[in-house]
Amino acid sequence: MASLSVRKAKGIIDDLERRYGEIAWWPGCPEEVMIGAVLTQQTRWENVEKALEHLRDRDICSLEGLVAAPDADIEEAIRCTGFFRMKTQRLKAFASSVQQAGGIDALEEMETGMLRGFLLGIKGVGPETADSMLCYGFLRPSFVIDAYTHRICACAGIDERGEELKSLFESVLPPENYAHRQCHAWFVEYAKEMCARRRCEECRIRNLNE
DNA sequence: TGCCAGGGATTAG
DNA sequence: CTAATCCATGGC
Repeated sequence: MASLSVRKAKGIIDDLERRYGEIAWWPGCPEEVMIGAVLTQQTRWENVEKALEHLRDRDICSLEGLVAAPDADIEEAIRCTGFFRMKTQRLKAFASSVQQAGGIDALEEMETGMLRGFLLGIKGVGPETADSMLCYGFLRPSFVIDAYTHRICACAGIDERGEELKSLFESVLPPENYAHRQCHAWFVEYAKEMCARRRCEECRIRNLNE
C-alpha cells in the first residue's frame, strides 16, 4: 500500500469530518436497507423512499412479499426509481437467494468476507450494492466505494480504484462500523455539494496536496 | 430541454 | 483491463 495514498486518504477523512461532523444516514433494518440498496442503483434517494412506501403499502416490502408478489405489482410500486423491470427481477432474484440461504438470520451469522462473497454472487448485486448492504444493513465495517468516491479520490491524486481503493480506506479508518458509515456519507454529501454541481475548482480536497 | 441520478451486466476492442 | 451501451423514470 503506497504510503502517499494513505496520507492523502487520512487527509480527506479529516477534512470531511471537520466539514460535516456526525450525520445520520440510511437507517433501517437489514431487509429494507437491502431492498433500498438495489432500488438506489443509479437513482436519487428521494425516489427510492417513495418506492419503499409503495412496497410497504402493498405489504411486499420484505423477502417473502417480493418472492410471492406478481412482477406487475412490484414494477408498479418501484416505477418511480427507473429501470423498474430490471430492478423487479433483481429484487426477486435477491429475495429468493437470501431465503434459500436461510433468511436474514442466517446471513447475520456469516463472517463479513463470506457474506460479501454471497451477496456478490447474486445477479444484480455488484460491489457498491453489496457493500451498502454490509455497511448500512448488517453494520459491518465495509467501506462503500461509489462513483463519487472515485471522482473525489482521483481529484485528490489517489490512483487506487475499485477493490484497492476500498482496502486503502479500510486500512485507514477506525475498525468500527460507525466510522465506515460516516465516511461514505461524507463523501456523498461532499460530492453533491461540489463535483455534481461542477464546482470542482472550489474543491478543498483537490487542494489538499497543493 | 437536455442532462444526470448513492450501478451492474454484457459486449467489443 | 478499459470503454461503450442498455436499462427508464423523474427532477431541475
